[in-house]
Amino acid sequence: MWTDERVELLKKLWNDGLSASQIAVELGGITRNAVIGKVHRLGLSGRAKSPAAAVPRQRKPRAAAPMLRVTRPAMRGNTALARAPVYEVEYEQEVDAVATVVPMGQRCTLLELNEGKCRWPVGDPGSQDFFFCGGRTSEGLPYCGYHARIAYQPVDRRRDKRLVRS
DNA sequence: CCCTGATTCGC
DNA sequence: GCGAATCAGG
Repeated sequence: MWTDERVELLKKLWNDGLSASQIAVELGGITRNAVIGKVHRLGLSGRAKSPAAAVPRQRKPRAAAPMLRVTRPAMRGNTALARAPVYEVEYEQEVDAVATVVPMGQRCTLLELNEGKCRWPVGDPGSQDFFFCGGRTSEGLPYCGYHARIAYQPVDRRRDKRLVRS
């Protein structure tokens, strides 16, 4: 049901340039069709130009994100086999471990989230333990050092899809 | 096939 | 008013 609060959040996220499906996940328990339908009824449609080109893609944060050091055993000869797979497995495991150590004072709810906070979700949506990281980098960017590298990347979108179907 | 927003129309 | 189904497009 569209409470005043949810409508306000919808307006904000839509104006922030999030897609209908992304907004559906943020609001929870709703499909992207519902979001689009509501957007039209509110007369909010037609923002900017073509969604793909007009919305400046999120720059991949790079500055402040140490951690995740991938070490590879020194090898001689042709090392092609030893490269990619090892990297990806270690990467995701490291990320999950790191997600569990968000400081209490940094955590925030969806409604407390704003442009200045890390949006990395922790835990299962709907559960008591679900929250957002809420951190930021030392430069004041809306990512924390832990989640900076992985936010808004493909692995993140797969999580979104799982949420939509459940 | 993945995704996007737009539109229609039964509820 | 709501949103699933469907459409057109990238």
